[in-house]
Amino acid sequence: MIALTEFAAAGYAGTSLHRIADLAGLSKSSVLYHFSSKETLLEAAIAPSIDRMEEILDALESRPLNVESRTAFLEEFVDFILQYRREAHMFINQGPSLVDVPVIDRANDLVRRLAGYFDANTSSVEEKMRFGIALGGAAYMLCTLDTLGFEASPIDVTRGALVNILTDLLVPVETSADQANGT
Amino acid sequence: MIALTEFAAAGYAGTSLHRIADLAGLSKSSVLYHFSSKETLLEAAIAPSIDRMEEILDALESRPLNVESRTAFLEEFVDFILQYRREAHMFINQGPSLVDVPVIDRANDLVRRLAGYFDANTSSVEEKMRFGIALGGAAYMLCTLDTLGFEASPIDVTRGALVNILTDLLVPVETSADQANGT
DNA sequence: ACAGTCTCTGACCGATCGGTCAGTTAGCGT
DNA sequence: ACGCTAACTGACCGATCGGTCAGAGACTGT
Repeated sequence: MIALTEFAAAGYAGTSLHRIADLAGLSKSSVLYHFSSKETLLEAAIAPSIDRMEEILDALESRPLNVESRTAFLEEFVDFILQYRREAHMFINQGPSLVDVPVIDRANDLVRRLAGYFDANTSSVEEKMRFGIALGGAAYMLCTLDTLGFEASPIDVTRGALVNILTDLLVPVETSADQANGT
Repeated sequence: MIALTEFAAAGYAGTSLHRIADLAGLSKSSVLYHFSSKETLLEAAIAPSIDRMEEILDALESRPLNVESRTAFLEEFVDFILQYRREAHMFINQGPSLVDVPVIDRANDLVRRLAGYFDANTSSVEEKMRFGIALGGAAYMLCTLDTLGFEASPIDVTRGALVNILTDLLVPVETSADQANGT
């Protein structure tokens, strides 16, 4: 969807229906014929990604708390961002400002649910922040890959690197610190 | 500045002068008396943070490439985000959409300069992405600390945790992998 | 040939946007 | 008491916003 790219790039408030119509090669009226309002357009654009995110969260919460579960979530999350990078970009940094839009409220609820899960299952402040940095950073990274200079890597290389980094951050593998801890 | 908080929360395009004036307890005309335009207001709000970021980048580029230098940059960066979290939030995820605003162009140049530095001084894709995730994630984390559930930690604890995490991500300490590499 | 439907459009609407301007108020030096 | 200036305001402006509406084409089944 063309509108989605603009919403993610220029912001929902900063994107006019006129501009969306121009980019689509249609008139504004025509856009409003297919989507009864700007809000409906937003909803159609990001609803699938929210559905998918909900699935991932459901799966996460229904799994036991172990390394395999965390790794599985992590890979699902990376694939999610790879597939829905613009949508993720949208409700990560426009979500808080678009309250009262039903579909955005759903997204915000999911973000809070994810944060709550990590809040409940971590003890130290640093551990909580690791989640924030990992998930927020991964999303930021992918959404701005095109904007920044370095890019043009095969998607599987990107995916592999992402999984590696997030695993380092979130999965208690046998790092030297953990080994010292005797974990 | 009151306007800054709104710009960061609701976006530049999504914040009207009327709303800023209301929050400030003034009339819109009065706001435009102090700042000749909305753009001037934005400039006044974020210019100091851009100046500071420029200092940090200058220092980074003038230092040799070693662990001490990288650690120093990292601490400066963390302190920067801690001090200018709303500003950082602004030009991190509104910067690309606000081109042709001079002060934002400066900020975008700095982001590109930072990305270019890491692009030039890293080899693997994963290494580049570590920078993106670390810096973007740290900025995201701090800017949304209030929005998410977990917070209310003393600032020095937050700072310490941030420095730890970014060090893990960016500074080539003696991890098991590096030891295996014989680095 | 006709009616129906789907897609699309320009003209138009009220609301709100950023910004201008004439004028009011309060404080200060003289 | 006076004039000067800084701070502030409401009324107003053109532009643009999201959204409505009557109608124009194109295509279908009959």
